[in-house]
Amino acid sequence: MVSTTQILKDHKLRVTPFRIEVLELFSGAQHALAAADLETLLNNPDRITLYRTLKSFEEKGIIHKAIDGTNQPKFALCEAHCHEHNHHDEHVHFHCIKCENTFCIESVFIPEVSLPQGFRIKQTDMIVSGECEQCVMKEL
Amino acid sequence: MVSTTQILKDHKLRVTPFRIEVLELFSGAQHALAAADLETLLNNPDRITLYRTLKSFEEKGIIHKAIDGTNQPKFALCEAHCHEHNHHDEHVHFHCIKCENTFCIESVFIPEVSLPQGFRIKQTDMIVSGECEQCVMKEL
DNA sequence: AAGATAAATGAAGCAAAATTGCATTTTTTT
DNA sequence: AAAAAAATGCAATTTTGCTTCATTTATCTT
Repeated sequence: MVSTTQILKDHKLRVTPFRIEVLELFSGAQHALAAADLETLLNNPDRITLYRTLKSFEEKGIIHKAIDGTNQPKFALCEAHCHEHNHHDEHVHFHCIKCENTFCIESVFIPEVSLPQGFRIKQTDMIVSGECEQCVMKEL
Repeated sequence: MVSTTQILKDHKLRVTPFRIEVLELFSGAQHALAAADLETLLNNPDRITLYRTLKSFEEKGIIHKAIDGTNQPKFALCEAHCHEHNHHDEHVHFHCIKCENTFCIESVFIPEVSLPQGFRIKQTDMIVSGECEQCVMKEL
């Protein structure tokens, strides 16, 4: 298992206590985290530092943004083979309308689509929303 | 051609000058509009009224939200057969990273995906991003 | 192991975006 | 034309995010 410290070094980021803390939260999370979630979990850290941390993690390929239709962008750990400015997170994201959580479905790839001529495609995102397993269970 | 007034009536909304104005902007738009776009186009209307108008239009099935990865949700006219709480906008949205505009690609349907067991799927969104035709042209 | 340097942090202040409650105005219905 | 219901506009507040700058910290070099 790769240590948090090693992950930071591998992505050419300085190892600071704050970054370690943030990264460990991501490692332990079962779902994608919004900036607001992290603020709570970290007990009201300096918000600007948090934003900057998220930004550099994203740029270096440690986390990726999971769009989910809410106005709050969520973040989750990248898969192993992401690098600086070269993400490979071509999986579907699931957004639960009950618990509001967003999950990476790494086993399901986003299908290709062909658009009318003229468009230059760079990236495709897919968000499936509905109810997650836990929430469906609770209803029964 | 259906008049703006008629569209409002059909969706059980009272006909007010403000709503007519907003709806006509949507009819004339070539791409999805963010709340901020509308504020400009309407020359700084009361922002709250605008938000409420968008909300009721969406609820009644006149417009739909086009997620595009920016934090600003965009809105566009629904296709003809949308009704209250019963949208049918299963098309792909395209977000141009140059001009920042978001387009409904009504000719391209979102492919179905199957998720691991346990999820209850309600809706699927697909956002393709890259450069739109106009922006690609400009570069040549 | 200590100092140099480059990067990260935290504080203060600001700007924009969104929400709430309430009083007023307008639309629709009778 | 009046009554009822809905929509609007204002004020105040909250949340979110950005910029600048001084200080602190991690890393690299010797």
